[in-house]
Amino acid sequence: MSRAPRKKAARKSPAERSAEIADAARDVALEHGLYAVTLRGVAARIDVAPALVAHYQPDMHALVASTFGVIVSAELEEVEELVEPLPSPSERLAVLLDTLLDGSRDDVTVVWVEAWALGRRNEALAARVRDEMDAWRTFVQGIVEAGIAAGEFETDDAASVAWQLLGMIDGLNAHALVRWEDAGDRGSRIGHAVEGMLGLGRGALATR
Amino acid sequence: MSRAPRKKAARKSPAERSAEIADAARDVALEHGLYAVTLRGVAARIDVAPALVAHYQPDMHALVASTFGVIVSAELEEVEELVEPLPSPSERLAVLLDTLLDGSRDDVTVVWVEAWALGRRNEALAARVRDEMDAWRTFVQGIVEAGIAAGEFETDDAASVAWQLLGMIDGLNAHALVRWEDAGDRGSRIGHAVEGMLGLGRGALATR
DNA sequence: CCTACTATTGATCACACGATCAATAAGTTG
DNA sequence: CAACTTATTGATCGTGTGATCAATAGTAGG
Repeated sequence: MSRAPRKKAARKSPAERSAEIADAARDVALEHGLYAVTLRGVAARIDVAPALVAHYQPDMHALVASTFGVIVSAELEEVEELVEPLPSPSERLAVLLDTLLDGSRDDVTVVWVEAWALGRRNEALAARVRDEMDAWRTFVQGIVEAGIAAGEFETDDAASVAWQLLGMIDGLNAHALVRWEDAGDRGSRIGHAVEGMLGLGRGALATR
Repeated sequence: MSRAPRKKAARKSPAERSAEIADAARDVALEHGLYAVTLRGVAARIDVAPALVAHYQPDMHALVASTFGVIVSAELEEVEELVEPLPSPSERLAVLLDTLLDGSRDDVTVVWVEAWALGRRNEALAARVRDEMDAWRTFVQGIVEAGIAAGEFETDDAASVAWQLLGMIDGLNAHALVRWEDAGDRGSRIGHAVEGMLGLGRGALATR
């Protein structure tokens, strides 16, 4: 398949082409995973010679790393905007959990899982993964600390709780990625777990 | 490095050589990850021609899948033997969590994470991953159900709770794999989370 | 001891990867 | 309109992967 006899790509400004390549890399990663972000894969997507991608991105490891960063930081920004307007820390946390566990972000979950694996052979990516994880941790920690200040939550180590929350979320999503069979109920019972972590009463974290 | 001028491998019986190859694949996976389980990688480890490995394992995807299965099922068996003698479900659960989160099994965690990623391109592996996940779920579910029967735990869906527990464990371990910086405290607060899930009082799951 | 069997090997193929470079052609500038 | 700049390309290299196959060399059986 894919009989596409490319003639010659239109000449574009470096800024334009560079952005086009970054976008193509992001799209490829979301559709086929980070492993598909290759010289030839990205080039084929925008119908351009592989050498052109190499011209703008002399180091593929770096492109994979920045593509990961673009996807994951966009997700964080999106979730932040969704959660921040909410009045109480409890509500922010409940919506955060519901959003991240609703199963609508499997493409991003794949990127996370592949980044953990690929990071072992791509140091630039590994560094980026740590940075993005830390950004997420900071965000969640902020919610937890606000909850403590408001007297809603009870814990003595907000950072540790934030890490635990993120670990649980990522683990449940990664699992759901593989056992697609009955992946409907991920997050159904995590509310009780979080209540236990934060000293809340049973059912205190309901949203619906 | 690795100046090893191999002369000729000693002739062995098919059963012996076959087992040797399986062991080599397992060792390679534990030391360098599932991605390193290649024709040449396994062959080099036992100082044999790549073609010999191909002779015994005509399909590399299958070897990767079975290698994953060997590693993970051995881990399950090991944990089962450690936990089963304990008298109460609460203790079994507490020791299970402590054991799986003590940070001494990062090599196996790498295998899990890489299997989730690789499973997208290796259907045999994906099937094996689902099987092993189900075996783990069955095991944990057994502990939970025993706890319910003994009046120690309180939940109406043991299977779902088992999935959640495993998801949390795998997520925390995967995280610790990447942020090796301060990976000491994984599992420090998961006890409270589990207490919340199972309707236990605070501190009911302490071991030490 | 000789023959049949087969474990083992080197050579080789086809493919995909990242990378490099001289040549070309589309713009831009003087 | 000519000269220059540079975006784009095809060709090619080196490496790593799985796979195949005829040739070789141990081993067992008659």
